[in-house]
Amino acid sequence: MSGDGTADGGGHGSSHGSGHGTGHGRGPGSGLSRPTVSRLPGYLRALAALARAGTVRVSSTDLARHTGVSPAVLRRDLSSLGQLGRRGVGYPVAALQQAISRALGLVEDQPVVLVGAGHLGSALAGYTGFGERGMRVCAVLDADPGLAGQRRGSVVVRPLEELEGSVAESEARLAIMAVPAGVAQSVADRLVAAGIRGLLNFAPVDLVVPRGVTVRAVDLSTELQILAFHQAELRQ
Amino acid sequence: MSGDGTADGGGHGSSHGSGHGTGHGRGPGSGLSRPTVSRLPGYLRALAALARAGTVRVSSTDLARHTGVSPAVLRRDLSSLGQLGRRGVGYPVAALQQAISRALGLVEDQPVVLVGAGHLGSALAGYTGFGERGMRVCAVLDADPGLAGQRRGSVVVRPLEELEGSVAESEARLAIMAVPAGVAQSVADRLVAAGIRGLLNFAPVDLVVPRGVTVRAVDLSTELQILAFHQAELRQ
DNA sequence: TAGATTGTTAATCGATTAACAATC
DNA sequence: TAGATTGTTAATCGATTAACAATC
Repeated sequence: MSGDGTADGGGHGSSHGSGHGTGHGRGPGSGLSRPTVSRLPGYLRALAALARAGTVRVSSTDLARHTGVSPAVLRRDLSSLGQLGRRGVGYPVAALQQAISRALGLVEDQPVVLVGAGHLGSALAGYTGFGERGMRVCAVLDADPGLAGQRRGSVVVRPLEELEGSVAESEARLAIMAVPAGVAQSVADRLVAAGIRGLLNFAPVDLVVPRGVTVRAVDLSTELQILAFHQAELRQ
Repeated sequence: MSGDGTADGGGHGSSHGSGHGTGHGRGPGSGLSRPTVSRLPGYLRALAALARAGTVRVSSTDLARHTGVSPAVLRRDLSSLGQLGRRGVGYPVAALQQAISRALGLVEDQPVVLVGAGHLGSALAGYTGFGERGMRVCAVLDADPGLAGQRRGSVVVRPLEELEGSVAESEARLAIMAVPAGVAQSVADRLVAAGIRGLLNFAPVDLVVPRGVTVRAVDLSTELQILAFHQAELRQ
């Protein structure tokens, strides 16, 4: 699920969402609207599949089909990144991948700290999709001392006390929280104090963070409830 | 992440999103807008916390603070469910919980089929949040015969061949997919053919489903990429 | 009564859509 | 040239916001 919620503008303290874009407005720096930003990763995913298949050029109609948006939305999104296509021809796949990656600020080997080594944390630590997109889980922390020393993915679980040290030495700016709801806020506070600027939160809690810190929330129950709504609606 | 994407109206075949609301429009049945539906679960969560704390009445300003939306949005959302508050007084917590649950079509003990018993599937099977919200994982299936018979949460893993039978006997209409990208579409096809009408997809693939079936996508890489964008934007 | 708070209206804002001129 | 496809404009649509009358 995608949530969203940026503790940037208006003044409401906490962040909330499920990957969907709540609210309007543009980020301060770039000229990309929030909906556009939320769609770019999907384009990147479809482009990677095309590149693997050896496709070098793609039209907005084709790419739109692969990403579930309309061709008009796709062209508008891409044109906001610059003049990437050629009329009558289409878009070059490789150049498009590069342009989107640059627009998203994806840098090679971005370190990410993961807090929580339970089932969910373990799943996240072993998720290969991060590596393919330039992200690397550089540390896994857990409050349970019994887990310290165990492997998760390619890293070894460390005790929670080493949170600040892990953030400092890796210079990570992004963190993933797969911890129980009860400790989520305090973990978030520590992460932010240590220098983290983006949080992906799986705990069913609305985190309160200072301005300048972005929270995206993934709440599994919320997702299922929205799904249940659509399903119930169809029954009527 | 909340994704969204309903294969209802417009015509673009696949669904895409991450819990965020892409697109506009209202569901066919109720008079609830998509953004409203996506916010209701958050209200329910905040209300549950208030109820646990013994609060019986809450104002839109207070509840808004707990959910990260503006009071105006909250009042508008709630008024679309009916006249639930009293001017000068506020909203009764218990009645609000009931009204939102009813609006979301939450019924007691809604069965959900889970496909995939890896780390992520195990985390989902053990997630207690579902039970608290009237959902129950009634079956866990996995293609790996070695996992059959093992416990996940309170149910026993069954071989993938029993997918159709599991859906039929449980009469489930919702399913969660925690399977590899390569098999996601074929699993989705089988689930839909068996009668599933709502899919929560964790595989990084845009599923193509018939109209009348809702897909919500949770793509962890997408979430992190959006987070990276916000973080990079702040650096400029 | 006076203060508080909802429900709703009107205004603003932003995103999507459709259409098409520009251009390969 | 003729066909195809982008980039962009104008129109439509829907959501948010602010303000306030109704009402407890």
